[in-house]
Amino acid sequence: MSEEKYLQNYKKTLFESPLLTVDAVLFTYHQGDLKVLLIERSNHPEKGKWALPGGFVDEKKDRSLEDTVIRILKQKTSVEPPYIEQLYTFGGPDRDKRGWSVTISYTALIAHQACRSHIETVSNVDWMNVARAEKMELAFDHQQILYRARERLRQKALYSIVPAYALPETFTLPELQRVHEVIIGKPLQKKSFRRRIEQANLLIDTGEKRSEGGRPAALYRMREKSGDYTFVRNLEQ
Amino acid sequence: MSEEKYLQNYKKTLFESPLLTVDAVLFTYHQGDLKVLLIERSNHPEKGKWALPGGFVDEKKDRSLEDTVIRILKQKTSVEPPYIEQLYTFGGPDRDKRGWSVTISYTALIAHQACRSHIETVSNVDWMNVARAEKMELAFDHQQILYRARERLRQKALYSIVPAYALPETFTLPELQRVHEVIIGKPLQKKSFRRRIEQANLLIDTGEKRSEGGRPAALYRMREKSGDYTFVRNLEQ
DNA sequence: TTAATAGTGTCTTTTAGACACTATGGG
DNA sequence: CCCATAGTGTCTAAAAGACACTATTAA
Repeated sequence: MSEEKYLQNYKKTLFESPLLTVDAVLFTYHQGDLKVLLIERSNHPEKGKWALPGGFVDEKKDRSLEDTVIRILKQKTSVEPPYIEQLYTFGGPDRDKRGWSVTISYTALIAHQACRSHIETVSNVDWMNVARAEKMELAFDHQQILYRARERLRQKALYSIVPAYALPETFTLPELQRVHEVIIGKPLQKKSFRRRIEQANLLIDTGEKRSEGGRPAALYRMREKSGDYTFVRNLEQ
Repeated sequence: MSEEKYLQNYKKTLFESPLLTVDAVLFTYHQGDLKVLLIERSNHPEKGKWALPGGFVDEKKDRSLEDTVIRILKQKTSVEPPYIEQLYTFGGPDRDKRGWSVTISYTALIAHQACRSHIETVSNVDWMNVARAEKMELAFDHQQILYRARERLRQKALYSIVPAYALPETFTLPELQRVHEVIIGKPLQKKSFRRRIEQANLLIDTGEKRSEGGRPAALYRMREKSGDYTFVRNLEQ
């Protein structure tokens, strides 16, 4: 049989296949806390429980899995987050009551203000303190997904400046350090933190300053691709 | 409607869903080269091309995606590799001619001798030099998957001793260093390499020695969980 | 001037790089 | 004894930790 003939006769639906979803762990930083976006489920299964934003691949619209997660997050927040990274794919017979299922999970970061107004208008979507969310009973295995995203973000905070994507486009170094400290869970040496960022030339000084009751701090913006940079040495663990 | 009623009425096959597969990039080290396990496809689609070992989730047998990849690799090699790690999930409308598809890919490592005899008996399964495989036209997007696995392994070689799983259970430090050098693609400082492994106490001295034309080298085995250990500082990049 | 926060100088510590040295076995 | 390979000593270099110091603003 030729390949053409094979493909003509091939019917995907003939084979039983796990249920496939895409979920996102969207973090932000606001008022000293790391927060995660949760949705209160209005449909079965797991109706009424809080869950990570997620959904199905739309074979018509989506050209990639990243398209899917971006589409889902835009639905919930009205904006596209500046940082998205695939986290892990979870699969098993029991994680969803509908049967053997697989979810491709993503970690994303966004500035709180970028989607605040939109989220405030919707009742079943909300930012929740990560510490609190981790203790809650979330839908499906979303607690496990959140935990893994949290751990990965903690690692990234030790060897990259990816956490900067949880801040607005311009930010000060003390602000960025605070985000890292919240994620890592312990204070960092100011000098070490600043030295490595300066040496790697990851930020652009906007020339502006912002005052918070003391000496005004310089406002920076990320240089292109700075999220990809990894320091060769971790901060103290 | 109650959740029970919802679940009774739910039919997975009613919704179009991407084709789901699991693929493995199984590396080994043999005679100075990094090798990857490839299969010559005997069925459509992509019949006749070389591909990574892969297959479908078996909803009856598999309790997790890792079960799936282990089952697939056991079919091809007769043994279960000592190191398996999820790599990345690829998805899109064009990567498989049968339609929108998703593959969850894994990286695995095994000693060459552990499955040599079995592989030699099968005609369409073979170890191939990674450098050569990367230049070949593989089935589906397997070239891209291989490339990504190769990159991840290179990174791991800089901050872990994961490459040790490509060697037999006992090995010498010069052997391990050679594996790292092949993966990284450049020579390493003997002293630096040994010092960090000793300091982190990752290996157990078996007391045995092995001679290769000069002073005999001590034989080590990995300590439990040594594959999870990450050095805080990378080797030179 | 003081309080508060931003930012720097500089010494110490840690860990990798470089490379020469010693050690151990086989012919 | 010589060759080959294994393994060590030790100085240098790079980058983080510690912490005190200076700088800049508002009240």
